[in-house]
Amino acid sequence: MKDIARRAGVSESAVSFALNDRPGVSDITRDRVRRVAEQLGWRPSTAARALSGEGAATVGLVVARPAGTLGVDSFFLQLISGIQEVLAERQLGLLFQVVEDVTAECAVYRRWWAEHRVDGVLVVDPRTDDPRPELLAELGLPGVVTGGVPDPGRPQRPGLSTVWADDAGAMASVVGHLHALGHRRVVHIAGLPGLAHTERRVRTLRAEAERRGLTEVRSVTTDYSDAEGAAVTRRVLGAEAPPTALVYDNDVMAVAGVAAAASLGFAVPADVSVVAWEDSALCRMVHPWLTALSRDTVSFGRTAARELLGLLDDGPAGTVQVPLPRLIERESTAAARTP
Amino acid sequence: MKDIARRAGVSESAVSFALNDRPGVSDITRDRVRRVAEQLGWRPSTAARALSGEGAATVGLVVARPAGTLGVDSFFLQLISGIQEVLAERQLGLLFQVVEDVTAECAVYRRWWAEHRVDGVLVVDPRTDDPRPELLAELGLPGVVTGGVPDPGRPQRPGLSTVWADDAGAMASVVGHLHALGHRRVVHIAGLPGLAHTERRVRTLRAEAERRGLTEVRSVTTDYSDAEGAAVTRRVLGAEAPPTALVYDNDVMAVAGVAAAASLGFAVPADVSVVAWEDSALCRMVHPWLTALSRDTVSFGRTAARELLGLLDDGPAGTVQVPLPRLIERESTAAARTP
DNA sequence: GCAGAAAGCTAAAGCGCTTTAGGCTGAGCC
DNA sequence: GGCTCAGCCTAAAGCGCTTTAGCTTTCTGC
Repeated sequence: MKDIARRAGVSESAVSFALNDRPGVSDITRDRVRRVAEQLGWRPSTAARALSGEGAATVGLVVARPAGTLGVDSFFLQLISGIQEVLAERQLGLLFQVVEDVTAECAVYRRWWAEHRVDGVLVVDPRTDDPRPELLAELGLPGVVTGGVPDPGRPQRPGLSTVWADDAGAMASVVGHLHALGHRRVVHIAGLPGLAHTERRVRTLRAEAERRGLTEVRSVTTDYSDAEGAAVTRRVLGAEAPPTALVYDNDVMAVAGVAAAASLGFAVPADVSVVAWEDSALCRMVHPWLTALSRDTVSFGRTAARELLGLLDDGPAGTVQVPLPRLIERESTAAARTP
Repeated sequence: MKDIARRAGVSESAVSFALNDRPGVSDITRDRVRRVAEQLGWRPSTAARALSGEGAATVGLVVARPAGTLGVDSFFLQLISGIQEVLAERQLGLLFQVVEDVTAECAVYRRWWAEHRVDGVLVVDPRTDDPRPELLAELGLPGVVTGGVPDPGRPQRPGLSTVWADDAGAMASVVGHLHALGHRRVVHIAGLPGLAHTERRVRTLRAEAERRGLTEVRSVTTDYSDAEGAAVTRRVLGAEAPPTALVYDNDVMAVAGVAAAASLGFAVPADVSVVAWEDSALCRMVHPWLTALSRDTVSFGRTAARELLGLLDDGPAGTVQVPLPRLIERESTAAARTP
């Protein structure tokens, strides 16, 4: 900047004003400064900017999942793609970290904030009894919780937005679909038990079942892995009165489940119907093609990022809902076999 | 730091010396300062550190893949997991960005370096005629190219290390396996044409085929997607004298290929053998289980990160090779049907 | 014609840290 | 005793930017 100032024949402050579109310099000077800056290939040093109170121009994302569980579904990379798209518009960086558990995640937030590394964070995989919103509030670190369930009991925290999908509505549509096909015995192979949306799906399933008078409907939680998906499938299909429909909380388990079912002699959908929560290429790679709940994860990421940007601009914290996932009916669901 | 200095009754410089393990303070003072710092929950501001010439304590990773192609395989998240593990030891951050193409990637490197945002970068997906090593050298930005092929013709660039896997050796082992099973007509469904390892696999395949006198062996490039994998599979199996073995450059295409083959009435492995390059849960989710080349991607990431750390410590640039992928023989390869 | 406002600019401080030059003290040596 | 020298410490500059206060010049309105 000193160079620019010298070459343009003005003071450093004038350069700063000119390049940041702040009043205090004439248009002529502004143009001149801009040209010189361009010519010199100048770029502001984020460090210096951050130091003089401008923020770090970076948002953080930390993912807490046990090591093995990460790579299996395409959810995160899709989400990140969406986030990036929005951040790129403002040349904001994304600081990314993978940790083992929520405790470590909290430590990372603390550190990042203390080190002035980020201006805000995106919180994923909200949990029941989640310590993170509390922590962010305490620190004063702006954040967007994505995928959570807004709690009408709790007042909106300032600086903490929520982006959520209506898992309850989606589950209702799945149950509706299966019920209409005549299924009465349904098992829901859910994801990690601590996650808020797992909880919500489980609760909704139970409520919907009761509403319809279905007594043989239940959920089993897993770690989202293909291994557990297959294991649980074998277990429930091996029982006395096996379910006629299975709802899996992700695509990977659904695919593994279909294979497991086949190995026990259960044909899909003739003997058992299968629904995958989360659509992906996988669902069209197996036979039969899987009926799946499809949502636009990339745009989910975009929405979350946009919400965070709003917060960083001192906008109000809010709660935004993304579109209800659509149930794509393919070949893996059919009328229940009449006993 | 000012607070610490005051409370410990020393100057700010003494605090700096004490906390950075630099000589110039007595052990007693050092301890006292440390205790005060701890008590105050002090953390150095990365911005200030960076500004006074210490580097940004951050490394960059940019992935250039067309939007859709990203989420399909688990490669990147695994790689990132490994990278993180090593970076975490030193509390280095990972700045992550997804872009459309290599041109955009280069722009990001330029910007990051100009803005002093990163101390070094990890370059993935090396290409034939790759502009990136040149750019890094020009900028003086330390980097590690992962997955490349070391070019003995070119001298080692200072500040640019290479971590590579022996794709040629792996391809040789695949061809050996198939040849031993009596396969004479093989099609290799490769990945993106511009990538260095694609090129290398294609060339090695041809060389190995020639060496063994196989004339009906060839490669077809794709975009790694399940869709193209299936399409190519249908095309080659529909030809006059269809191949008896297919080698896929990733797991996703292999799985899609098996499904496509089945839909044409080809049984695996009775009519056609299948090998997947890259093992994953997917390969054990389909029937038959896929014979696959397995490598430890997480440790690949670790190695790359470690190499970059070495570079940041002013260590010498080097070329390190990771272990040869192992061929895991499962159910999808068998003796070629004798015509 | 003159007070006062507005515009355009500069000087200087400050962000939180590192680092260099230098000051003071006491020990060791002739 | 006076010398040096090491050890411990401080003062101050500097990293690259923003921002506030203040200064000069020109414009405006009566």
